[in-house]
Amino acid sequence: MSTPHVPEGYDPHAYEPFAVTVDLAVFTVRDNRLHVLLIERGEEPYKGAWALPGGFVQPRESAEQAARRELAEETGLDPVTVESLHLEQLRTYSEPGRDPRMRVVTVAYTALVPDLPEPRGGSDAARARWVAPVAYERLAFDHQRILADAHDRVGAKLEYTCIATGFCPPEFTVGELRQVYETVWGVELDRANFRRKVLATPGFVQPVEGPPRLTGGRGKPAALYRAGTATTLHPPLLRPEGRHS
Amino acid sequence: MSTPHVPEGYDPHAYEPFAVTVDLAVFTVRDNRLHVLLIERGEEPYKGAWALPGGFVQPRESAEQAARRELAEETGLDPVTVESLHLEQLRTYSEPGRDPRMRVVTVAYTALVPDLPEPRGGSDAARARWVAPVAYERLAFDHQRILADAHDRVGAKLEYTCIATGFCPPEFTVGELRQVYETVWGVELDRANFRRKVLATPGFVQPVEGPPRLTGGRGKPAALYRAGTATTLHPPLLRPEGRHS
DNA sequence: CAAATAGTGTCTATAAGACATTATAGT
DNA sequence: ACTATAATGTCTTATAGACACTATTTG
Repeated sequence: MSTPHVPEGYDPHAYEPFAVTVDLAVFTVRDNRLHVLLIERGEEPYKGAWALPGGFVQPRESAEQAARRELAEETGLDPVTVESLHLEQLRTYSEPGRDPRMRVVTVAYTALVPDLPEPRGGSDAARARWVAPVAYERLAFDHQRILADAHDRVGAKLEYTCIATGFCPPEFTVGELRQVYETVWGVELDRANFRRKVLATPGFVQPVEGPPRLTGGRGKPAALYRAGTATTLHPPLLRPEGRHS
Repeated sequence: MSTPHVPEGYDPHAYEPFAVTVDLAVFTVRDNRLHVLLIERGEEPYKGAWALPGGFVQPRESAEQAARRELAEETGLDPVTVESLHLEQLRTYSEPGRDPRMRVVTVAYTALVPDLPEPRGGSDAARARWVAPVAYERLAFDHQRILADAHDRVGAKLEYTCIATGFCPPEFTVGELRQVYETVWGVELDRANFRRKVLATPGFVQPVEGPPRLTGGRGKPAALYRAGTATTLHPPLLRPEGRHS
């Protein structure tokens, strides 16, 4: 239960307090590589090290509200966009000693964002940057672990949900959607089979109405689609390595 | 980050403190129905109401350690068994006001247990009982929601992991394993196809060595199996309703 | 005997993997 | 012309659904 074992005469202020924070693993796809938003710490501990954006949960807000607030502050995205973003609770990290100063329990969230508004450093964040995974090195606290867990979760969720469209702009091509999968999974997918699968899944994507606009760099221009209304994939779109039977 | 925005001269005790608790949704299968372990609250608020077992995270333990400790206390299972149990972090519930007394953030865990040792009420838990889901009514706090989320999660995890064996005793029949799926999902599965799928998935189950012992109530005795070493199912074992394409 | 469950086998439907072919753009 | 990508189509393979059939127990 939520509040069992409350000793008689329990005084909330008498206990060693827990601080509750949120941390965010904000992913985007850039140049066919997965990037994550990191900020440079301006204070000890880990001063000068890179860390996931985040902050304290305020007394009157939920952890998710705190995560959206911090996301807006750190990225400079407008609040309306942040409200509609796909924000998923990853898990909570509570090991004693994960913060050297005091007991801090953090609720980690994962967010997927499409384009790349270069982050404007938040009020107190010294610097904010999109960093490619190869540079995931020596993050502050246990953020290395959180980031690895977040990456795993995103990869797994691509298999049985429609979150991949969260990486794409409002209108996108099947090729762009395929590159999301290829980038996150680190594999190459068959263009034809991927296309068949996506279009055969009702509600995954829907063609942009009106004359089928085409766009593209080199090669034949591709038709544009929008994210559909479905949230899960049935049957799932499994990673190639997944099938080993 | 975990501790950003620390005001100058921050004093941990000066803030309104957060309490951090764990709550457990402990499931078992009994009489072909899913049951969950509930305890009756002995104190206000919600005195006399049923609630999920749980308790405070102590200053020097992680949330998972707290969950295992509480699980051992509430169920009377021996510590060795509790250590090896499948314990999965469900999610964290942090809405302000979910506890009327103070700000309580709870980390919810899901556990699957095989047999049914009638719970001996813990030291402070007034009463503990296995309750069938039809009786999931009016739980204390937001435990109704936590329980619903836990049920959903278990059902989803049956599709692509091997956790179903967590509901079974050390040695079990394919029929017992199938009944786990049928009970959690609330559907009937084809016996033959289920058997084929389970045995074709490497590492899901392994036959008990030695002479193929058989057991069973009425009907032909069934061969015994143990849980295998695999943790995930590739390809997954999807719910019948899942396929609607 | 009937009823119930275990276990095997078979046919079919569906979905995915492999891969060929055509179309349309840029260089 | 050459290359890159889009889009379509086809063949094969793998897996799941449906279901018949036998085997072995209890009542």
